Amino acid sequence: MCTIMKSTICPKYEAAFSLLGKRWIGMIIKVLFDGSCRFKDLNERIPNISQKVLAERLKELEGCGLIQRECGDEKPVKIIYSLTQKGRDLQLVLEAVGTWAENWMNQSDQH
Amino acid sequence: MCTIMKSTICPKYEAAFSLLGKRWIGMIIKVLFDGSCRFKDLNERIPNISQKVLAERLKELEGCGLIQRECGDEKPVKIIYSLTQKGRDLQLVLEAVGTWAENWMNQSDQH
DNA sequence: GGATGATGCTTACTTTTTGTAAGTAACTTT
DNA sequence: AAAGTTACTTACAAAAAGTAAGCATCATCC
Repeated sequence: MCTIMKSTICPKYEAAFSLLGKRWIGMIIKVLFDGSCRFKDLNERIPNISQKVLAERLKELEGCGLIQRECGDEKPVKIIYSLTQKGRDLQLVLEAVGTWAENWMNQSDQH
Repeated sequence: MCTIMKSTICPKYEAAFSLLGKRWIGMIIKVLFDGSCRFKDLNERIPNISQKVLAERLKELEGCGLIQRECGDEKPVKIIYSLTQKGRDLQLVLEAVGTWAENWMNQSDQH
């Protein structure tokens, strides 16, 4: 019943979970997967996220190369956030979470 | 370049990310995937987690049906934590994270 | 048989992270 | 010229996490 293995968690796994396991990160990536967009779009599409934390997370994600921030040189500056290849490569993760959520998350679980 | 969609994130996705996106949750599930084990084993295998937060997370995970806590009636009480079906169903998620981590996480990313 | 150790936590207190609300700077629309 | 939009930042409060010690229940050691 109790399978004993003395090994500690793999460092790459650990690094991945430390990043992906941060509050809001999953949702930000999911929204960007559905289409590149602007700060205010992210802010609207992710319920309850604060602008402060959204700004922080976007910087973190940009810093570790998951998303990119581009501002065209139009008159009212328009900043677009989009996934990089590293971010797009999370597709299988997002799909797997989606499937699991469909199967196991019902309204009674929300707290 | 900017694909506009006005929809907000799906509630089930949101609920899933709120849970799975909590600090340490991914790692706890990963360790339990490698084998059911005891409190102190989890504590040893997950670097830097505090006993306080580990205890909290285990209660949360039990509360939402991802893991189960069993104590046999042997003399020195031995408590074993293991995944439920709901928890085991996260296999694809864990595998996808593992693959992504292998491809994209190198030592320089750890901070 | 009292001392020491293991296990599975809890408690009190500090530090870090989040949240809230308001503010700001640049530019547009009315 | 006033009011609005976008993309943030800032100051302050609340919540979560970290730290270290404590505790109850057994078990073993001298």
